[in-house]
Amino acid sequence: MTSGQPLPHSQEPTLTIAQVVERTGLSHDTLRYYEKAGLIQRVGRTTGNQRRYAMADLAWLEFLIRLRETGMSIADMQRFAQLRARGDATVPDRLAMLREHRADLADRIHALRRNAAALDDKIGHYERLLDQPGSDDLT
Amino acid sequence: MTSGQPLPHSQEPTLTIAQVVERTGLSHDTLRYYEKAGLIQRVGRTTGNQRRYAMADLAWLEFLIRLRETGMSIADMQRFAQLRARGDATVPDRLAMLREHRADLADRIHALRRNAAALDDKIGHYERLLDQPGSDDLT
DNA sequence: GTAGAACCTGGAGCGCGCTCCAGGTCAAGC
DNA sequence: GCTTGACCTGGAGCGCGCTCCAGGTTCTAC
Repeated sequence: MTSGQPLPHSQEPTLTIAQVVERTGLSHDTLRYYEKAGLIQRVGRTTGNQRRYAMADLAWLEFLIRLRETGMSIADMQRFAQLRARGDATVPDRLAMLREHRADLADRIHALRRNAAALDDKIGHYERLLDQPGSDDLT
Repeated sequence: MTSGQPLPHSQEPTLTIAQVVERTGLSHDTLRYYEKAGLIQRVGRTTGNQRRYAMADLAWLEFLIRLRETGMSIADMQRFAQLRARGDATVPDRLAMLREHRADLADRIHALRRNAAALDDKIGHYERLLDQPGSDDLT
């Protein structure tokens, strides 16, 4: 993590699409869709035009998965990926996006916890109904 | 809340669809869709066939909204609504559904919190990049 | 009585995030 | 060399949860 210069044409190991499917849980189609959508920059190819993913591609995919799992839309991921492709100058914008997303996420987690508490109440209500039946509940 | 016998033809106040829209945040179309889908039993009508929602309908809608906000699918809500329509005998089944949903919810909340922590790490990474620039990051 | 807003119905359409398909090319083992 | 499976592309299709539309009826205010 000191130089940061990406090694050009390094002999770093690469992965076939099947291996990336296995490691990420994304499907072949989703991987191709993400590439077509610009979420991931065009991935390296063999002379026969088959994809070979670098470890950096894998790391980026895993980050995308995290964004998706926390509810970021494809459109926003596209925006983030475009910023990233433009290089270091966009770090402040990317940071701002992540902070906003993080704040949204905090809100959603809080809402879920409130709803979870209300569900617990409802469950308690049903449990009481089972203990003392015959009250003909319609709730 | 002692008898539980639903009052037939009571003079309980009712709400127009516009009032329910206002109170629930659901749209006219969503309310009609939920009724058509069987999520809510056919709601009372005026002689002119316009809907009049009872307060119990409102309470049930609010519960449905909670289920939806916690990620329950329409199909599962349909199952729950059908159980409810079959009366007290299905209380154990409804309780089981709610408990399962609650457990799923707990899992999802935990996953979100883990992802939130990872996002915080990423944000910290970007903040450090901004403090000591020039490292040509592509992450 | 009349205007205009609110409401009704069945059914088509939409945005999202994939998923599937057809028809072909490429690569690895025998 | 041949087979077989993995991979390629562009584009159509799908499931979900609504949302919109057309064309008609009802309600409310004046």
